[in-house]
Amino acid sequence: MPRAAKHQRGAKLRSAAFSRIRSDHQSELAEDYVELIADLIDERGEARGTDVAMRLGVANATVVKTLKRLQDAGLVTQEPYRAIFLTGEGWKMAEDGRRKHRIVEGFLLALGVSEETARIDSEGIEHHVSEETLRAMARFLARNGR
Amino acid sequence: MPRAAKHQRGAKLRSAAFSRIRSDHQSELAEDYVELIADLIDERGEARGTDVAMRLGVANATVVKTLKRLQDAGLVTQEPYRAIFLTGEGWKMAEDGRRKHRIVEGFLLALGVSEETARIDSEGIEHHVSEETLRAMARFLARNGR
DNA sequence: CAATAGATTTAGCCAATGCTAAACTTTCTG
DNA sequence: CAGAAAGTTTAGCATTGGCTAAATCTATTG
Ligand SMILES: [Mn+2]
Ligand SMILES: [Mn+2]
Ligand SMILES: [Mn+2]
Ligand SMILES: [Mn+2]
Repeated sequence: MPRAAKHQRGAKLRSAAFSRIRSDHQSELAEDYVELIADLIDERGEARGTDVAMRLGVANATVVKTLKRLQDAGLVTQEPYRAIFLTGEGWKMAEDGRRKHRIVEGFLLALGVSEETARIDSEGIEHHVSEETLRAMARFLARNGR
Repeated sequence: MPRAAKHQRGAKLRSAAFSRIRSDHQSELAEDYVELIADLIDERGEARGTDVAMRLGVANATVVKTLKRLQDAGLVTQEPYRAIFLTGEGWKMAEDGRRKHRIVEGFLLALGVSEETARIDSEGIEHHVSEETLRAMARFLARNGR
């Protein structure tokens, strides 16, 4: 039996976690964009590309390019030099992002970390928690949250 | 006062979380590679590119290219057609990754999620937890762990 | 010890996500 | 309402991290 085949089976199982990470990373940016656009619309009535760029801390040109992809993906609509709107699917993704974000951030606070850490860490963690873990966090939160 | 300047200050603060994510993502792949290489060396005496590729679930050629970057970054050493070695810095990063991974995975288990979910979710979460959150998880683990 | 099977690297492609500088459009103002 | 200021997009570049197919090296074995 060839050397490389020897451990193929065990490896196949283990690689599932890394596949998940790669897939999470693909949706991650889209989720943060739509959630941020939803926040801007709610807070200020409209979302401009510049505001998105400022809140994300990236260049304007980067946002323009990313929004084009999100438009192709059916998440946002926009016309040149105008504000950005979310499609139905975009709002759905934004709401789901907010839900996860709220649970993760509240959970971290209930666990005893500072507000700033909860805010920062939850921005990354939210994209890598399964529904099962979210349920466990919500359960903990119901018992120990404020 | 120009429109875009109006909210610049608030945005600056908020963008810190997204900067952290972008920086986390840059180190993420390197961390998983060195941790995996360390595991292979410990389990099997040596780490071959092929084994790394199989465990990650990516093509061989991808691993070759990434290892070149890790070599430039001073994390691994290798010669063509030979096994991969970690530098001192590589081992340090691997050990630190293992430490975080252990805490996060143990924590998820203590929180009540299944072994498979803990294994999969921790692979992504480990890269986005601050030291403060790790301490909080370790504290919880000390009280509620198995 | 030569042929071949297996392992590894190279070459060349692609998409995503970042940047700066230049061009263009919109908005404000005298 | 013309010119300037502000806002936005385009153009062009770089890096990362994927892939497949072809080339090359190593190891086995008859
Ligand atoms: Mn979010
Ligand atoms: Mn986020
Ligand atoms: Mn790890
Ligand atoms: Mn990982």
